[in-house]
Amino acid sequence: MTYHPPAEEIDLAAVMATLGDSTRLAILGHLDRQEGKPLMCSDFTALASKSNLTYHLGRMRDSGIIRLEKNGTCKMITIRRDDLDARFPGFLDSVLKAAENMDLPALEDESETVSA
Amino acid sequence: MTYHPPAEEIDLAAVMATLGDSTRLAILGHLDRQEGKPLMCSDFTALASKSNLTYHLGRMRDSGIIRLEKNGTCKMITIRRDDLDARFPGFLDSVLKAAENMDLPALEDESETVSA
DNA sequence: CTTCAAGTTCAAAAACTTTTGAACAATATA
DNA sequence: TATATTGTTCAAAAGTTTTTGAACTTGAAG
Repeated sequence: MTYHPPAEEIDLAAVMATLGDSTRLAILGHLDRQEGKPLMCSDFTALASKSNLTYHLGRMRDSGIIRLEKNGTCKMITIRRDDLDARFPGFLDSVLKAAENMDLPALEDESETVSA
Repeated sequence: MTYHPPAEEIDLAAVMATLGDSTRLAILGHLDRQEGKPLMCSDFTALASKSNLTYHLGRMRDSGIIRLEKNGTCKMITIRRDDLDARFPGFLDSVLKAAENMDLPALEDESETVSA
């Protein structure tokens, strides 16, 4: 679980097997909506436990959907848009568009994290 | 396994979970390439056993990817193109395009079935 | 009616995926 | 250095999907 496949090795069956899971599709949708912001694992704790997120994000990395980069004690998560668009033109956009109109496990907007 | 979901109920996570399997992606690719010809279950026996094909085709029907219609002792299989295109614009085409350039379990062209 | 070809059913086995939690490692900051 | 925060690992348990084969149904055609 520590390997980012090069763009040309990203496999469509593997990508779809990975996204055929509502937790992972929810993660993808949230990453898309927060585009630009460097998200990290703990932004997704509403969806699953920490160790389960390590697992799901690991699968998304293995299949080439996201990039995970170490940044201090956190990990930055980004969608591999350019690679996915180059390899499967139209695929990611159609998935993100459909995922918008979809009932998914909800996720808070992180901007309100105020401590008392 | 006897129900075709109406177009508006086709679910993207379910469709991707179904296509995240190389046997089913191979079936889809072959259906696409033979467009027009009424294909049947036994055109796919190179990919899996009869009872296993019943299972895979059942999943493809359940998730709304194909239509299965009884025709005598056979079953006609067609891709639900219009429904998929209406619901997830661009999705099916991007998948079919990517599936073209993909190593998949091979399948004979059925035109040479000559008996001695 | 018999027989064939096409497909289904069922239950069990095999294979895989997901979830869990407790213990651990690594970095940041007081 | 101590401590909090972030994330990882591991192994077991739970859950789900896929494969198998033998027995069955259905319709077509002799």
